[in-house]
Amino acid sequence: MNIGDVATRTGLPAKTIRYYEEIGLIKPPRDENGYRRFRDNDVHKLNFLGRARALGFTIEDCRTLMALYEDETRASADVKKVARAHLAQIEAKIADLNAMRDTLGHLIDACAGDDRPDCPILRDLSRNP
Amino acid sequence: MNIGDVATRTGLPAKTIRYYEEIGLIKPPRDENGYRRFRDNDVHKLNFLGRARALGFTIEDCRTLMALYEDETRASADVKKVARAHLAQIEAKIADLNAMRDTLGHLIDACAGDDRPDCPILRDLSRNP
DNA sequence: ATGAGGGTTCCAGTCACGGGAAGGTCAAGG
DNA sequence: CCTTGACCTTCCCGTGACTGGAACCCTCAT
Repeated sequence: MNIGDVATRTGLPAKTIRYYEEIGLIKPPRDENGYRRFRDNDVHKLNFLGRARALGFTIEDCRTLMALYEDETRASADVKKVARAHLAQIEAKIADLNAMRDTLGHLIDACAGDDRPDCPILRDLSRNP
Repeated sequence: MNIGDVATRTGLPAKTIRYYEEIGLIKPPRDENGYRRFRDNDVHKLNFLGRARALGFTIEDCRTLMALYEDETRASADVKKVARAHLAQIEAKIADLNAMRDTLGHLIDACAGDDRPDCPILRDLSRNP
């Protein structure tokens, strides 16, 4: 299978697939003409990666998770640990964003949004401390 | 005032202040020795920028907001529009993260987290479609 | 032979900085 | 007067995870 077919199948852009090869996440062999030849296993890995990335795991997490996936003797505790650390990051990010949303929401509500220059949003941004 | 004092006052790293000058957000004059000399107005602007960045506005948004702030004839509607667009981005991001958190949370709950290799997290990541 | 539609590499850019090197400036202390 | 140490300066590279584009090769159909 060539890269275009794999891109269609996995939903990943060809550029991304080449990038994943470049950083060593997959190692498809080459045909005589230099084209990458993807085996089922490569496609499987790419699906795995796409799914892990969609859950927000970093590339390095993906590397770790793939290694665990391929290690038949893994302990599920190791997987869970990676996932929990990532969940904590997500929750921290959500908390940050919630705080921003609340502040911004209040400011927007307080702003008349008309032709006049008076604006609580700018007042807040330029407040002293 | 030199950059170190400004950094202390605004809470922004000196590197960031130099960067903001480089991209034209502030234009502090220079002393004879080449040092940046910050006036109250520059410090004020930097506080504004720090606050806007803390609310997650992009640098380009900050540029727009500062321009509006300095335009006495602005319409608050223009400010509100920028803020609302940003709020929408934040909410979209929160929605994404909430979905990740939910999925990841379920998977983590389902994972025994012991010595055995069997792991619902990896099963989900490697599932077919 | 020519064109369309694959594939390949390499380089540059994204965003908002941060790290670190190499060197100029200034105030205080010996 | 000299040195020390804390400042300041510019310049360049690296970050994460790609994306866009140029320039070029391969294959097949017309």
